[in-house]
Amino acid sequence: MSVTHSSSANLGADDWVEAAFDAMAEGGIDAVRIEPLAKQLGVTRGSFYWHFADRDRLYLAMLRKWRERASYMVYARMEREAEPAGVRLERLLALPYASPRSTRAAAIELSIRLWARRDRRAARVVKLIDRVRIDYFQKLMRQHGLSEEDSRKRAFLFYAALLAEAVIVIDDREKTSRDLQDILLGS
Amino acid sequence: MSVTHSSSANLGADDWVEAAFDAMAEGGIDAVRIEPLAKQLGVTRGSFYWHFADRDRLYLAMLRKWRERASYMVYARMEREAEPAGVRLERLLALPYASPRSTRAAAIELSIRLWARRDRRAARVVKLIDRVRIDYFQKLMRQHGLSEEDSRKRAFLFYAALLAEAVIVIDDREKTSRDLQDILLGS
DNA sequence: GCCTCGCCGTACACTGGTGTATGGTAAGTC
DNA sequence: GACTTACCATACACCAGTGTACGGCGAGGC
Repeated sequence: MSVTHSSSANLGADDWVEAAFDAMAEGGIDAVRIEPLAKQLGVTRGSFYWHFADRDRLYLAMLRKWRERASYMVYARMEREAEPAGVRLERLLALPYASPRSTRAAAIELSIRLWARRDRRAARVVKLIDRVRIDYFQKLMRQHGLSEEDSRKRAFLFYAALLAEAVIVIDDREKTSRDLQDILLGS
Repeated sequence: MSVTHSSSANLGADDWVEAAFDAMAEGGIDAVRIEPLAKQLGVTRGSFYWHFADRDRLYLAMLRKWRERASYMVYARMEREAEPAGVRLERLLALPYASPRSTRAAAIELSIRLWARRDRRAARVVKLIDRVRIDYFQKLMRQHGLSEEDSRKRAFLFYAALLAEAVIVIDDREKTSRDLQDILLGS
């Protein structure tokens, strides 16, 4: 795990990947263009072609990082066994998708899924992550006291609600979040 | 309402818009480029610049058409009062998002929402359509026998499930669809 | 104190897209 | 049958981005 040090004079490959995600959050995978990225990073493309063979390699690095991060976030939450499953589920529904950082993550989710429609490598990773996440939600439901059957049924819906919160533009986000808790977590 | 006649020798503006949606379904709004569209339509860009002032006008035409179509599909279903609300809701959950045509529609949904993140005009239309659809689902829930409160709560979740079915890659689509019916439409 | 090596800048050729100006053409109009 | 009109082709200047070849330069190893 190489640490990104933005204060350093020289850039690492991770800095390019992170800037690439920023660009992706705004315009999708096609907005990940080398020259604009270089301009934003304050360097020329010479730096890029040192770290990457071509643009496609940057794409692959993004995909790999997204997969690692998505998996990591799930497993990290599973490890931290302090709080009960119900609280975690509630926090997952309530917390995110309002802060600018979460907004960025939501846009990346959208972009990758759109990209996955024409890139099989991306499609493969998306499918994997979807399964990992749904399995995790299901496990939480199970720990929360629901039956095996109910957990399986609600896990997908729970995931759907998370994605929808990020996508659908609504007025009263707080209220919607409470409504979702009522239905998905109430007995 | 001008009728598109693809067999005609000359193209209309609608032909360009429809081709633009095809391109958008694959690569987002940035994939809507005039020259590739012209190539696919078998003409040169001369035709485009006859029908549209510039690329942005094509964007606006797409947005307008999407809004009309999305509204129309809702209102058309509301008019056809033959089948009960429960059946309609079930069909909405089960039917779509498997056929190639629905796959295209799903990709357009994604693309427009990603586009709406940087274009205020698109954001405005998306917000409008979201409200129209959720209101419609809520009305169906109400007709189906649910209370005003429950209808409101479940309408968003119902919409979320529809979008998620189009986005999340799963194996057993049939089973998921039945599960959703159980939770969302069951008493 | 040279020399390698990691990192970046520069310059070039190339591709693909935009917008515009202008010309051509077939079908209707009177 | 001249004349308009709707539609499309052609040619031009322009711009943004890609990839590549090569040159420069500072920091450490020895």
